[in-house]
Amino acid sequence: MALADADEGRFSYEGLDRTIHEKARLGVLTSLVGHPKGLPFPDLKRLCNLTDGNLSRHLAVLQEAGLVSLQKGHAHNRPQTLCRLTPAGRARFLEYLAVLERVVRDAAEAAGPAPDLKTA
Amino acid sequence: MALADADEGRFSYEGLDRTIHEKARLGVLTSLVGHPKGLPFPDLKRLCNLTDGNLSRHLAVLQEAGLVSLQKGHAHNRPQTLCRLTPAGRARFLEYLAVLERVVRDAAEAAGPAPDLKTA
DNA sequence: CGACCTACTTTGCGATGCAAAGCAGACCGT
DNA sequence: ACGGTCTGCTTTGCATCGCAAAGTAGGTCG
Repeated sequence: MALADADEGRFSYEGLDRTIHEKARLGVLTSLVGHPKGLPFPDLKRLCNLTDGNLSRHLAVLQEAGLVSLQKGHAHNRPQTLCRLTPAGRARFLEYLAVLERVVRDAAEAAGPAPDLKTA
Repeated sequence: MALADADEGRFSYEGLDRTIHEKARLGVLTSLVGHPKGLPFPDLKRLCNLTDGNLSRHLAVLQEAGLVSLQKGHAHNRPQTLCRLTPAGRARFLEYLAVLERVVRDAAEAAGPAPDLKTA
């Protein structure tokens, strides 16, 4: 079997949006998808183990891409930025996840056919 | 519940090795993990929808990282580079996959508990 | 009222992905 | 036998991007 036409681009994974497909941003989005009410900057920072500068930069990128909304306000006499996933952001993240799931399944099945499924 | 200590770094995903966590390389590795005997350059190129230059560069990176081995020879009077996953490469790819799986599961369960499981 | 703390933003640089151009050998027509 | 074209791969150049270090603003505490 010498590489069928149908296999062209079989593993190109075009759906892996660069904006999302990034260690730090992936963590941020995963954090946010579980918190519909949003998360404050410092919490996000701790959850993702990011430095201030780093998180700031990534949030800016995500905001420009329309994936998250940043609501800058004050709470307890301190500046507080509340980060949430936008509806579009949620949608795009879920699409991305679907692709990621395909990657995992592709790889798992290629690595060892029926690995956890007691092969019998 | 104001962010327990245990949640520190919960979503940092340190295991997402930059060398592997890359659209193109991810495709290459997934292709290779299913072909223990290796794949020739042109096949890989088509499978991953990559340009020559691109694939060349990524393979060089993967080789330097010790994840793949490149066997340059000739077949049918043509140069032919055969690419395979090294044992170490396979191991590291599988580790990476485990983390990726955690990402998917984390996100899926955060996004909507039991999404495809007809919720009851 | 001055030293430190939290909450961010900005700057600078090194690394990297990507595409266009380059190179070498094989095949093909005449 | 030789000019052109094709395949197979490498190199170069640039524009982007992640990351860390430094910077800013305002609040709190001694």
